[in-house]
Amino acid sequence: MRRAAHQPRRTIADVARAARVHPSTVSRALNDGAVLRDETRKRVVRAARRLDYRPSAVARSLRLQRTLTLGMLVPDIANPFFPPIIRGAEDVALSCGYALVLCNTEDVPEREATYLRVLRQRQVDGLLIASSRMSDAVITRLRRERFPFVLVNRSARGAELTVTVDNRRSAAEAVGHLAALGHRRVGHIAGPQSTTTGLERAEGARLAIGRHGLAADAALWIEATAFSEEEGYRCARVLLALGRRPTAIFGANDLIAVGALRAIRDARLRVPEDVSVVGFNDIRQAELLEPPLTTVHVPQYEMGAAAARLLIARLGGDPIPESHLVLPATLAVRASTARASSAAGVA
Amino acid sequence: MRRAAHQPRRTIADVARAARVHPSTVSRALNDGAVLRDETRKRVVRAARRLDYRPSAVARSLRLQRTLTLGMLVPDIANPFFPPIIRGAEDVALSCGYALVLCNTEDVPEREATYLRVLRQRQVDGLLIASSRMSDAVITRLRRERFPFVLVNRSARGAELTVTVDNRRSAAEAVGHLAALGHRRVGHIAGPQSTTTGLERAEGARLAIGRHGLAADAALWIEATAFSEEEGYRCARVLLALGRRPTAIFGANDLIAVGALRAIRDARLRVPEDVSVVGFNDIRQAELLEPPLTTVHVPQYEMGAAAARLLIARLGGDPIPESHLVLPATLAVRASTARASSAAGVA
DNA sequence: CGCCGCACGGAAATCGATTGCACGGCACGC
DNA sequence: GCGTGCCGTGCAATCGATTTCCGTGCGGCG
Repeated sequence: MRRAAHQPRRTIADVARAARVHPSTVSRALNDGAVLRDETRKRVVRAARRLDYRPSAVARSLRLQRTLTLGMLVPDIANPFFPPIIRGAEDVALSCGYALVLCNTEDVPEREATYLRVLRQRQVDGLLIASSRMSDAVITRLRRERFPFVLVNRSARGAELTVTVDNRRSAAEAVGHLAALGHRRVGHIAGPQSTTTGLERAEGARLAIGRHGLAADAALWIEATAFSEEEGYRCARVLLALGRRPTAIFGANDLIAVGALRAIRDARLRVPEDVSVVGFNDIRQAELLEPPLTTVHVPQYEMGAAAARLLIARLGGDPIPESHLVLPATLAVRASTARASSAAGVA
Repeated sequence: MRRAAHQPRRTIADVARAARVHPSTVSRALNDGAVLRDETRKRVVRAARRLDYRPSAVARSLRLQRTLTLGMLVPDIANPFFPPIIRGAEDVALSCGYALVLCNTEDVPEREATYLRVLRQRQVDGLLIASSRMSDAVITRLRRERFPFVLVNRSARGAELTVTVDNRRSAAEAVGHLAALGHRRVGHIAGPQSTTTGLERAEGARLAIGRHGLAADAALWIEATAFSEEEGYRCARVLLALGRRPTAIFGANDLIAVGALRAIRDARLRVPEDVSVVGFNDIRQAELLEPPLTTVHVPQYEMGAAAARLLIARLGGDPIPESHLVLPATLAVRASTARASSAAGVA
């Protein structure tokens, strides 16, 4: 069946005909710096422009065995943490001549698998993986098949190339900040412990709790099933309902912290007077919340950009050694944290 | 130069060899329902599975002259209005076997042009355009070349396929809501009048102002240079600095409204007691603001999904007639609007 | 018993670009 | 004056799949 041609696409043969040369000459004139009479090249270039010739990326991909396309797996584009990361990756990709195919995995294994299949079938040259839950098995398989990929904001046993922040350290710093403000009972709404970020931040928090001699009450630790506002809200309500409620809450990410903020407000308590709140990631909205959220600033854009750069370098062929980039993250202290009032902390 | 093969990709020839048939037979067995002995098909399928054969989408695209890929142009993925639209489009695309290439144009003409070139070079089958500023000239050109595309949340003279909401009507409804609450001086922070959404919403607002006999003071109308929070903040400050300031502000979108919210707070005024605020779009965060924002609810996910469906139908070959889908948008009344206090309105 | 048609599957063209190889011509050196 | 080498370009193979066109063999029907 003949498909309706929306546009009478020009092929290299058309240009060749117009310039009265062989197709191969057209290719050479337009691509490499092969030896070519200047006049010939000029003629070809003119013909190409006149015909509005755009070489077919598909045909070229087939021949060159590379598509100049990167795949990017993200759990959820609607989570404000990711757009800046994506933008960073996109900008770098574009400037290097790569296109980016974005995929929302929703952290659902089947969707991940589907997308992985689709992307590899489409022969993307490499993968940026920000999907936090993707199992180590999948990662290991990619590794085994020597498929180029970079992990963003997560790590995994099998990964050679990662771009992250020091979650442990920053989480400890966040809790340390609360301790310095005099808080003794600090609640932690941990992220899913199936994710490296959730895990590491919880470890950091625990570490700091020990180091500063804070209350080690197990009831102060609760694991969210997702990095979402809803979960933050739910978990915060549990913490607030405790006989001796925490005077501060450290959420594993900003969305969780925002949920906590709402829960606190709904409990007719004030932030930060009654309960201080700290988040993680510093999404754009964090600063604009009421009150502005104290949180760990993560250089999101730079993270995406760095990951893309790393991946593209890897694709360049230079055998990159293991490379685990750890970007600096620093605590941004805002108005959602304050000195612990002695009145708080009792039921 | 031979590139390092990350994976020993299986080709149709490998499968053919393994199944002891001709490559064409493999293709038939795996694709169409051509007449094939059941036993042969079984043998091929088994061989394919055993070899983990995945047909090259690149080769197939070349032959079929279609890539099963859609391009999507969005001004800014970090604007929370767009992610749900993208998700809608992505879900539909995926379920129809299409991939989606996402591009942030930043509403910058050069970037749009660049992406347009890249996308067409890559032979995407069609385009979803949510980039609000793209000039009519570009649109017309696409139309002339019969390149399939659908406009999302915007219109243009040359466009056959669009998915929008009735901006005029909804804007009028928003202002009508304020009038019903007794507001006489309603300020409008209009979006860029170079965009159809900005234009239509301003028209709707003006219409309602006339219809309800509200103050037609030109000073109450101000045009933002972008649909951003910063611009909303800046413009709101101008409005609040007026001798007789408005008792209500209608922002052309939620980000502008959020900026206004901040400006009002910074001016030591209260929302909604001193100034009511209405937005447009109902981004997810609108409901969670303090106070929750009254705004026009736009079915974002459905908008993206509908656009993708429309585009894919168009690609299906059925000659779709002009089709301008207008999705229903309704005012979501929340706590950022209240009756006008008689005290307000004077300097 | 012979012919027709159909089911099956192989051969080869095709999609559009890249690239190693070869060839014609010209310049230069011996 | 002829061989050598290089420059510029054409030729043809190639990438991996799809699809049209045939050839073969078998069965049914007249």
